[in-house]
Amino acid sequence: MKLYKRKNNTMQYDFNDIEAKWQKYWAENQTFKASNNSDKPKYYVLDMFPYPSGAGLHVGHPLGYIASDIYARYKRHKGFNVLHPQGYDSFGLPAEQYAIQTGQHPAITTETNIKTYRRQLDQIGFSFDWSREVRTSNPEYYKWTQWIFIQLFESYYCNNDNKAKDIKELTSIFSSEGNANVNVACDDDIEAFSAEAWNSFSTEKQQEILLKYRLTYLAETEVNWCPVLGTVLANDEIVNGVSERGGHPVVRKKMTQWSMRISAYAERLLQGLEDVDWTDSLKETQRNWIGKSVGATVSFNVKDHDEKIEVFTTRPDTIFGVSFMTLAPEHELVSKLTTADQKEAVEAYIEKTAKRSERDRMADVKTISGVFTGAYAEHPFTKELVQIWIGDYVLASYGTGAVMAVPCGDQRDYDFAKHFNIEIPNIFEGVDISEEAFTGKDNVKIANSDFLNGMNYKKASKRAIYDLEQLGQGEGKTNYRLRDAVFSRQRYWGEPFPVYYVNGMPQMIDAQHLPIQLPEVEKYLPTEEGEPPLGRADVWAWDTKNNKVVSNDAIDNETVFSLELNTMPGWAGSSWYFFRYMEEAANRGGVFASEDALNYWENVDLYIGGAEHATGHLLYSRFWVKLLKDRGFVNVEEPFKKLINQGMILGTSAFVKRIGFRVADLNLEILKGSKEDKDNYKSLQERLSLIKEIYISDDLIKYLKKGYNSDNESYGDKEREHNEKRKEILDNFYPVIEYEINKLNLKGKVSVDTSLLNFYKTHVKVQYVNASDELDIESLKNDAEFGAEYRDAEFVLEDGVYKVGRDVEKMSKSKYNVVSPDQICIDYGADSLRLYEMFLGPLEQYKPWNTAGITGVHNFLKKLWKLYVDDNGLKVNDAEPTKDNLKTLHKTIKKVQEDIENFSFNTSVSTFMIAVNELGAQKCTSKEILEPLLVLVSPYAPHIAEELFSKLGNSASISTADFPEFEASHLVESSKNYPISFNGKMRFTLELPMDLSKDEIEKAVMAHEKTIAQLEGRTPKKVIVVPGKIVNIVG
RNA sequence: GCUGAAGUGGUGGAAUUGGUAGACACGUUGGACUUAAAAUCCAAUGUCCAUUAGGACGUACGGGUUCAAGUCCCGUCUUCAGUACCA
Repeated sequence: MKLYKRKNNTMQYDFNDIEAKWQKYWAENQTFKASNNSDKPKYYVLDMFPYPSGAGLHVGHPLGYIASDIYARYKRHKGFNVLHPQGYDSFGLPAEQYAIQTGQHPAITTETNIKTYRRQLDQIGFSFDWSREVRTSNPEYYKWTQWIFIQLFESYYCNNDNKAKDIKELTSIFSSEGNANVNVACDDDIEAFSAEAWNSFSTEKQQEILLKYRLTYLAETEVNWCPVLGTVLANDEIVNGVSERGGHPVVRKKMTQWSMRISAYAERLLQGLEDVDWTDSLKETQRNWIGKSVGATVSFNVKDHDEKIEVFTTRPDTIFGVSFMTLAPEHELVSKLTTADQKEAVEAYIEKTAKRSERDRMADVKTISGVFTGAYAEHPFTKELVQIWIGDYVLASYGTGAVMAVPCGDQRDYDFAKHFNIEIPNIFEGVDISEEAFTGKDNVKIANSDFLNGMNYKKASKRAIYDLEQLGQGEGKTNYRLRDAVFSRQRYWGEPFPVYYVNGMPQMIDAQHLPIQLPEVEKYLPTEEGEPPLGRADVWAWDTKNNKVVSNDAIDNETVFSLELNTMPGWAGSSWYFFRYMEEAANRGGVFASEDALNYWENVDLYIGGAEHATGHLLYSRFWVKLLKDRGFVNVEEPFKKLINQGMILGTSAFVKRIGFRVADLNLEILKGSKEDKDNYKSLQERLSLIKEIYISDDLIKYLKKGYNSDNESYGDKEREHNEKRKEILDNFYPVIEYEINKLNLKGKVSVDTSLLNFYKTHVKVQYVNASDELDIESLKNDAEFGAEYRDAEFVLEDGVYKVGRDVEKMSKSKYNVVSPDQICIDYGADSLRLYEMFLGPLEQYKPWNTAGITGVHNFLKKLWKLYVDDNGLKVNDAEPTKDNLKTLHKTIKKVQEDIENFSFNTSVSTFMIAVNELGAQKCTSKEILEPLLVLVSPYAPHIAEELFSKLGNSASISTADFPEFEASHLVESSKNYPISFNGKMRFTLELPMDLSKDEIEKAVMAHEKTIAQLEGRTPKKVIVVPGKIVNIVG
């Protein structure tokens, strides 16, 4: 029976009620709806939109959203028209995998998941303009993704003007002058044709040629095929040779696929990085990914063959150092050049390397291998013959798949030459190459190189290229590592291509007939013939007469044709969504965003999201924006002006440690026995170690891991204590083991050797562990999912509690360390969650989630509340603020403003705490102070700020209030508490008026009794006085 | 290997241009209030020595510059992230 029931006092800080009230108010009043017409300056704050997964939000997700929300709210207070939208990247693999397992349509699971996300986002109080929500899986949205795809198809890239243009311009050039003089981005295998030839080609032939020029094209390419996922993956979707999602193996496979000619934009993507305000590390990652290298192509004639070997080199200055050539084993000339003598060896080598996966090749860089082909190439200048080798250190996928080996200047060539005893000519003046290659290019002169002798790198390179050009055997060239991006996915849950096929040639469906909607299929798996899931659709053909999707039965290849079976990758919809938000939902029908909207919002001013998108989303978006700009649809060159990567919040996993014991006596005998005996022993041991679960509290484990020998010299009190504790613990569970052994009737045959204890770690759900790492054993045993495993277990406690082991890992369902924001919002409120996530530390940093400190920020909010309200109601009045009140307020204004502008949100929270502590101590009740304080707090803790703001008599939302103006005059001090140092060590402080001159300060300090005591009669050599800062006495 | 970031109490972290290292908070300890608990409030809390006064040490490690270094310079170590035979 409760003796005392707390009075339901409206003067309490009842955060649940307050937060629900204001969330409702914001929604009903559309408080955060952005306008496309405003006199205010615009500001666009964007979060990377989430993929709505089935697991819902965990506390790591909102970190970036809270930061961007604080910034958006701050900008509103500062008089900006703020666009702060949110939406869902709702196409993707997990929903489809779930569909495969359950048969549930991905659209349904996605819808359910979005509902959960929305509820969770709403309860945190974000100031999103939900009226502009987008979902990439919505046909009204992907209509425009398809439309952009068509624009890419209808474009080529002109290298002269450095921009994409309408493909029609190219065809008109072809029909008037052929392709001899065009300087455009295209495939490598282009054949020259004249205008007459072009005009005489069949339509199919023309289309086939044009595919080699279009910015999205269909081509047979070597792709990364993931058999488990049943789809191809882009380079950025592969991490360490396995798929990013799921970690499945990936193999190389030739397939006809849509590709994006992003390589055409390599230089502009690189240059554009100069104009954006991103972190250096992110820019560096993109630069590496683009991988620009400047050099030359050189073509080597082959002895007794018409073939030439093309190589790319960044060091044309070292051309006289070439002593052999190496081709990738996959190089197309290998089979043609190999002599009969070497045929067997070469084929064996190719077979061997083909077996090695890409991953093995990457992992094993040390082993040098290769085979001589028997063929010779001719040096372009000396005409000397050099051997042609093949070796797997040369990659088929980079450059031309062949290198001119300069062993004196390249370590790999050097190692190869040493290994196979190939000559290593030295072409560097005064450099010793007996131990290793000289890979630098600065401060060295070229020698033994005919006309290049005595030149430095820069000069020699230029000259070598010039002479190669004279010979017609080379030219200057810039190479990029950036590959064209594969755009087809063999999946169901993605955007369908607006493409049908006539005589094997892809045709675009006219934009007016979009969207081409995803068809229904009975299963979400590939077909038996290995076609993508869309191959299962019955209604998936294009009727060119009626311009609609019709049944496959109608395909006659006259007017009805088959549609593309692949779908677009996850990054298609996310590459342009930031433009869609610019347009109000009501006006989105006829355009992806109207010209007015695009011109008004321009680009994203602040973008916050995870660093894992550095080479995927952030590169592809930039590419599409440049294309849209070139084709005149948008006016910006870069989508994201400023970008911040928030760090990840990691989970603190909890482990219980189980003891396993080995059977010692049996061990020795059995190990001498037959294989069968050994197997029996093994299974017996496994059984034994499982007969009884014994879990040891974490701090006790150290006693079990080691015992001390009392005969040892170093044996002392510490060791004795350790051993006693050890015995105590062992005694605790030893009888249990004995009992189990008895039960198995093994007594006498086995004994348990405690020196052979093993410990097994098992994750337990973090919700059963409190802040002091103590496990709630009862709840664990009653867990619906895993309780049974622990029901009969023994728990060895210390001081009455079981302590778990802890480890910081990525938050994930499989590690049972996921913490949902829901419970925190219920227990402490959204404002506490928001403040706490910011209080954890700098935004960019990775940090483990630990709720231990949340009471700190929650107490702060309660203190804040009490500053305005006590048991008798509102206590704020019109009292004249004191000097101290004003000082506290204005130093807070200054600091908070600086912090927000520097994205240093953690320090603002401390600043608020200090302000509230000070104002509390000052017993401040002045509205003149307390009202502006609420505006400062409101971006961080908007609900409590709204509630108190309305209590102060305001009828409008606090989000419409102006940010308080900082006035420096309130911070002017009349005196300073000077730290007085002796030889740099602070000994005492001394309060002195601010307006004293240097000399007066020195005089005052030297006269002070503590100074005299410190000096003990010595005369100082020097006295440093920095007015307003410090005094240092030397000597 | 290369590139980038970081290393500060028991913990998260603060320290703006070199100028009182450890703000703010958590935790811990002690106290007040209470029959009791919760809540709240107050005090102490880098380490070591000292009864006190006070002193020594202290920002990964070793040097250096300076009146003064967590901050600048040189070298080393460790951790994390990215990248990897890129010719």
